Amino acid sequence: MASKKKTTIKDIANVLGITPSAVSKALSNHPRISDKTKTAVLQIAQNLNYQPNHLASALRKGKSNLVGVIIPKANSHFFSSIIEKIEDVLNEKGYNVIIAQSNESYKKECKSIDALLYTQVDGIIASMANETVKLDYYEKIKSKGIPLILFDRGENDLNVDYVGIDDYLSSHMVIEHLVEQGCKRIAHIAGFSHTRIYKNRIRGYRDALEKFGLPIEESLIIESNLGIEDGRRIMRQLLELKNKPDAVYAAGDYAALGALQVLQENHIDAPKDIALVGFTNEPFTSLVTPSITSVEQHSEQIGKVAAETLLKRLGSPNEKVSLNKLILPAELIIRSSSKKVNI
Amino acid sequence: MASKKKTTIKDIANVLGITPSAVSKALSNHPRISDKTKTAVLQIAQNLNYQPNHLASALRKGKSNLVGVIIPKANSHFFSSIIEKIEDVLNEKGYNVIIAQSNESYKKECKSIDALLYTQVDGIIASMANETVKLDYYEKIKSKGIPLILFDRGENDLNVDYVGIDDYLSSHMVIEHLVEQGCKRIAHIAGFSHTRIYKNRIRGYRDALEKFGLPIEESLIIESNLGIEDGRRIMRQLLELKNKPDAVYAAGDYAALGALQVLQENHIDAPKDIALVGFTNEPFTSLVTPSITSVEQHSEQIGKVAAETLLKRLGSPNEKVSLNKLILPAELIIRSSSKKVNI
DNA sequence: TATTTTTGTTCAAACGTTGAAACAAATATA
DNA sequence: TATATTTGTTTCAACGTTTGAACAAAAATA
Repeated sequence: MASKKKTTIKDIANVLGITPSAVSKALSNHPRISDKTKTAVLQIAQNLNYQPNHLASALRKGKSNLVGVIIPKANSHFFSSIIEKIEDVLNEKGYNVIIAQSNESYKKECKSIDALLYTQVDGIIASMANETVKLDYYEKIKSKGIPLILFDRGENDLNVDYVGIDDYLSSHMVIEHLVEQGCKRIAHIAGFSHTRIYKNRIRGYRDALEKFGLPIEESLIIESNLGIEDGRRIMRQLLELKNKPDAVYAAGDYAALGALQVLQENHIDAPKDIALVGFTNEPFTSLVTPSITSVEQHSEQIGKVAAETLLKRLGSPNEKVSLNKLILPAELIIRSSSKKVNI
Repeated sequence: MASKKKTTIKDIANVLGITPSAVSKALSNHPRISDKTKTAVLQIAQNLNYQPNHLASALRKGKSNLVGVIIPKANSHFFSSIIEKIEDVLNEKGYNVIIAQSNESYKKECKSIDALLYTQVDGIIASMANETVKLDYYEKIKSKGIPLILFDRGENDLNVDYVGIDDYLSSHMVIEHLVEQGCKRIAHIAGFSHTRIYKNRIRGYRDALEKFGLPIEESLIIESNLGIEDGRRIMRQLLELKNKPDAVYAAGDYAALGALQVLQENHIDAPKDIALVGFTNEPFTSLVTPSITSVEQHSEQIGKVAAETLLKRLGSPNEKVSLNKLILPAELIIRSSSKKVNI
C-alpha cells in the first residue's frame, strides 16, 4: 500500500529535478522562486499527496504552533465554550490546541503542565484547579519564557496576563437585586476564599451588604467546593438556624441547584420563602423549575480575549509589554428563583 | 535571563566531557552505559534543568506520542468523562492527548482531522458528528496508515475498530420496562436514522414492540437532532394526536427534558399520564423533578476500552489484527419519570 | 561591449535526538 | 600468553525542513 512511505519535500524535488530547498521555498511562497516552479511544485505536491512534516519544521523553526489549554473540567458549558472560542481564534492563525483537564487536582495539573512543556507548546492558557495553592509549576512555565495567560481562576501573585470578570462587582449586582426583592437576610454559599475569584465574590458580598445597611453574619457565610452535595449540605445547615435567611446567593450553579433541591424537599418555596441566586449561568439553570437566577460570564468573550492576548504575546516575544488584566463585564440573568411575586 | 537558551543533550555532554550520544543513551537507560555515567548525566541534567526536546526525538523516531481525540462536544458528561478516561490510560503509556471538538459540524470535523494529521498524531480516537455522512476524511486517516478507533458514533462501512454499547438491546430494555409499567402506546423521539446508533435504537424499538405484541405506529416515531427544542416540538406534536401515547422513549436526554417541560406546562403527569425515558444518563436526569429514567452507557468503560484498543494497534502496527467491534453492556437507570405508582 | 543588478536556484549547515556500527579497553576463556 | 568476549564509549549519518550565503545565468544599465 502507498500508505507506508510518506512523501517528503525531497520526493517532490526528485520528480521535478530541483533541490529540496527550492521546493521548500516554493511551498512557503518565497519571492525569489519563479511562478513556474511554484505552480509545478504545488501540482506535484498535490499529486503525491504531500503533507508537510510538522515535526521537522517545528524543530527547525523552534516553534511548534501548538498551544496548551488547561482547564479544571471540560464538563461544563462555561469551560467547553471557552475552549471552543479559543480554538476558533487560534486555528485561524495556524495554531493547534491541546486541551488538558486537571480535574481540579493539583497533582494532575502539574502533570498536565509537564506534558505540555514536553510537547513544546508555544504558549499556555490556563484556569487553575480549585485545589492549587502552590504556584511552582506555573512559575516553571514562566521561567521557560513560555507565554502564559490565565483566565477565570487566576492568581495575582503570578504576574501574568489575566482574563476574567469582575467578581467583586458581580456580587454587588446580585445583592442589589436581592435587596430590591426585599430580602434582608442573605446567606452566601461561598467558594474557598483562598481562590482569588471566590475571595472577591465574598468581599463583594460583604461590602454590598454593608452598602445597603444590612448586617453581616458570619454564620451565613459558608465556604465549600460548590458541588451539588455541598449545596445540599449547606442549605440544610442554613435551614437549621434559629434565624433562617430569606435569600441564598451561591457562588456556583451546582451548589445553587443542590440548595434548591433541599428547599423543595422541605416544601420551602423559592423565591417566596427564600430567594436563590447562582453563578456561572450553566444551561441547566434555565431548565429546572423554578429556573435559577445566575450570573452570566460571557464565556465566549473570555475565550476570545484570552486567545487574542496570547497571540499578542506570541507575536512579540520577550517584549516588555505591560501586563494585561482584562476584566470583562458580567451580567445578572434574572429568573424565577429570585423574582418575588409580591413585589 | 537563563530562560532564553534551552539546555540540550549536547550541553550535558560538554559538561561531562562525553558525547551527546552517550548522554542520550544514559537518559534512556541503555544497558551498555555504566551506572557511573548514568548517575552523572542524571545529576547534570537536573542541575541544568534539562527538558528533552520532544520535537527532535519525535522526528528522529518517527513517532510523536500524540493521540488525537475528536468528539462532537465536550459539553456533556458522557464525552468529558470518556476523554478523562482516555487521557488516564494513554498518559500512563507516555502518550499525550489532543482534543478536538467538531461541534457536530462536518466541516469542522474535517478541519480537525487535517489539523491532527498535520500534527503527526500516532493515532486517532473519534466519535462522529451527527452531520457526517461522507466518510472521505476518515478514509484519509486510514489511507495514511494511522490507527483509528471509533466510539459511540461509528459507522460500519469504515471497517475500523469500534467501541460502543448495544443500542438495539438497550431499546429492548427500555420497551420491556415500559411494558412492565403497563404502557401500551409508546412513542419514540428518535435520532436521525442515518446515524448507526440511532438506527439501531429505532430497530430495537420496533422489534421490541413487535415482541410484546404492540402495534407499530409510524406517527409515533419522529426523528430529530434530539436537542431540547426538538424534544419540546415533538412532544407538542405528540399531544396533538387524537390518540395520545402513554409513554415516550427519547433517544437522548436533552430531548427527554424538553418533552418533560412540555408535559409539565400542560399539567400532564409523568409518569402517571405519560411515562418518560431518556438516553445517556446525563447528570441532570437525576436532578430534575421528576427525575428521568435513562440508559447509562458507562462512559468511563467506553473511554478505557477505546484507549486500550488504540494502544494495542500502536503496539503492533500494520499487523493484520482482526477488527474489534467491542459492544459493552448498557444499563437502564429507572427513576421517577417512568415508575407508574399504581403498579 | 563591459559592468552592475536582478532573478532563480543550489549548497551546506542547522534544529536536537537517536541508533547502528565501529572501536578501544578491560575482562574472561582457552 | 594468545585469543575471544564483554563493556563502555565514540563516530556518523539520519529524521524532514528551513535559511542564509553562494552562485550562475539572465536582464538591465552604463
